[in-house]
Amino acid sequence: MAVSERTSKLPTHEVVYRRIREMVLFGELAPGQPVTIQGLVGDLGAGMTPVREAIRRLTAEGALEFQGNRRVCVPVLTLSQLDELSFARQSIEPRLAHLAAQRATPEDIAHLEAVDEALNRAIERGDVRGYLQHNHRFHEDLYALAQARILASLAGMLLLRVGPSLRVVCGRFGTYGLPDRHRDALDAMRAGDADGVARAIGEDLQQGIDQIRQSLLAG
Amino acid sequence: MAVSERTSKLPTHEVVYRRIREMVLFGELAPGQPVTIQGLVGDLGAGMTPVREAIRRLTAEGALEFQGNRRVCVPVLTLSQLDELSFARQSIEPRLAHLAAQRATPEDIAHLEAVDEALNRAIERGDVRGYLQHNHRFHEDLYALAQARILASLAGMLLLRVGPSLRVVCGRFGTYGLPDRHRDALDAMRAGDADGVARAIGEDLQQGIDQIRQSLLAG
DNA sequence: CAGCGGAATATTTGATCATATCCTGCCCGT
DNA sequence: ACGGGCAGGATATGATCAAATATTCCGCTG
Repeated sequence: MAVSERTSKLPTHEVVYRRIREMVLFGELAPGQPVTIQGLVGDLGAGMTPVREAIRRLTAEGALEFQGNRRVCVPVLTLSQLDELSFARQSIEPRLAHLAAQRATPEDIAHLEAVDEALNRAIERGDVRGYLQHNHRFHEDLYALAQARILASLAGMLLLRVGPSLRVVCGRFGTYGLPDRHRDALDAMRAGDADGVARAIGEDLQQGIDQIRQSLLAG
Repeated sequence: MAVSERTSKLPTHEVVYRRIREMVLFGELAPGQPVTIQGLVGDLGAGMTPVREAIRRLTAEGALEFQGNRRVCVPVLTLSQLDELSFARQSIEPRLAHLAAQRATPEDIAHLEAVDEALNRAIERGDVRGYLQHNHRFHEDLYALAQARILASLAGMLLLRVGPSLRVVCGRFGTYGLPDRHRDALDAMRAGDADGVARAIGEDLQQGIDQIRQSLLAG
């Protein structure tokens, strides 16, 4: 019991890690919010050790941040950090998309289209959480096709760093139209146009970054 | 005692982390070598909890790798992973070098020149460990000047992933002439030529990558 | 007499450890 | 070759210690 779904053989620290990761990614933890070990121990019903390990891992990935005095919180992005993230994502993710496009089978594409479908429905429904989940899923699954574990893990870390801010943006502006470059990417993918896929993904993530930038500037 | 230098206020898990990190970086742990918690507990004289946390952190950074069945080892690079690393480093590090060049003061440059001096002496001495240490130091200190924490942390992770293999290469071929693009970088830096610095660093790390590739191909 | 500053204390949270439990892989007997 | 024990090592817990923050209380000043 506790830690709810103990999905059989997964170790506790892994379960806890994923749980907290989702909390960061989908906005259950807001930027700036302090994260205490004992709080999580209480909320997740796990022991200290697994929680500790999960936090260390997430800290290494940049999803959480050491606040000097051995306290941990969700990082707040500055404009210059956003520039760094923009540069890094533009460097890595289009390449991953390119590789993925070269390897994608029709079934893979169909799967991604299904995810994108669900994403659009979430937007229409005004379901922020669903939007974030499916958007993340889309990129994650796309990059998984590239069979480039190192680059994919880098992309995952970058996603993790934008997550909380994206959530804030959506909370502020709702899920209104991101024109959805995913469609462009999928069309290019079907056409075997890897460069086009890379370009579409680049534009897609640029939109996200720009929205966050707007939000930061508006303060 | 134990954990040797307990540099006063640093928590044990931090000390342990740095220690293991160095072991990975400078070849005390070879690629493929299994890493056991209890082994490290014995070697470093620390408790299990700090060691566990350090390992989780290093695993997240790609310095160590889960071997499925809850065993951990130093990762062995494949050719395709080396390509990923090459791409990622070429994307990130020249940019960091460029930023660093724009911000560097004469004192900063002097410091880097001193490190490069020490590096060259280590090469002449045939001191592999010293070479690796100063080379790492050079890049680390250079990137620190860029004041771009996120990009620098990415670069650090990439460095960690090449570390063990670089060590193997040096062990095999000795410290014979890497023509030292550092000199070029430093000259460009003094001249205020940020693009030149970026180019030199790009060539520098490409040389390292190529050497590892040679080594992998030679088997 | 009211408000303020600061020292001492209380409480909250993090760090570490020793220990108990559980897996995994290996070795042996059949 | 198959299956069951055995040993080594990983995981997880709770207790204990230490540190940092919040709180309280007292004496002082305006």
